[in-house]
Amino acid sequence: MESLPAVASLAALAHEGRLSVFRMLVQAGAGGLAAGEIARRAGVPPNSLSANLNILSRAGLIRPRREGRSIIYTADYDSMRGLLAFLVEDCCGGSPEICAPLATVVSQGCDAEARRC
Amino acid sequence: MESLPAVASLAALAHEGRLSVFRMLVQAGAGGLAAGEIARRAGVPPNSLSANLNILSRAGLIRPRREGRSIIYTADYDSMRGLLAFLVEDCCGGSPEICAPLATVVSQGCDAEARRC
DNA sequence: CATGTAATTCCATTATCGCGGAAATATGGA
DNA sequence: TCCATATTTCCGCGATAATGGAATTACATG
Repeated sequence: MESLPAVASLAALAHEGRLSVFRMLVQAGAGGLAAGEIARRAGVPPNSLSANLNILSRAGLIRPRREGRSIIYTADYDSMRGLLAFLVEDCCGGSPEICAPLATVVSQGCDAEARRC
Repeated sequence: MESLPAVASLAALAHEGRLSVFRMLVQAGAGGLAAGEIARRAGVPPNSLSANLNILSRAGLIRPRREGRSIIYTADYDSMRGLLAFLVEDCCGGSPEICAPLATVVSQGCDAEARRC
């Protein structure tokens, strides 16, 4: 039993293969990627990938949609935001100085890569 | 073997008891908490807690220091920042719109609780 | 040095996870 | 309907994680 949804999300991401799949989908954006394409890029057998996609799905981090005979997976950005919010939720209580750096982390994560947000 | 440090951090946090200990330490700030005090608050036997503190330490999320006969654990904010930065690293590539909400998440995480940062 | 407290390490048991072969389900096209 | 493609489900094996009792190390005090 998983009482905290955050724990399920963290557990889903605490796996090298799943983490790289999730990052792949985050980069892919709203268009998403078909399971087969993910398997090809990741170089893993389709059944193992399927199990891991299922774990990410049940954690709410990604969403499947059928399109023809493919199943397209997309990152669920709301869920990702929720997880990040949960992680920073308590930081200000003990040490307010962490919040400012966290804000810069978010902007640096975008600016440093010369991306437009 | 754990090639990505982020995976070790995520695995360390993907456990209800460890996650609550980490959040406790994040709230506690630079002063930290003694292992015994953590065990008391969490209501877990000291040996189980010790194992979990060790996992969090090896992931770099917390740091121990001896003080008299107690061992005081503190959250490692740099490591936490690193993990969050890693998680948001790719988000702008596929969907730039996620970055703005992330910034608000960080500020909401502070403002909503009427905290001062 | 003896004692009590704080915390860890050792160890065995049980539970869960990760993996991949083989079979099954779903879809689209000839 | 028959076939090929896409993906999932089923199943078993080996590895890893979680747990807590008991013993051990570290420190402070008298």
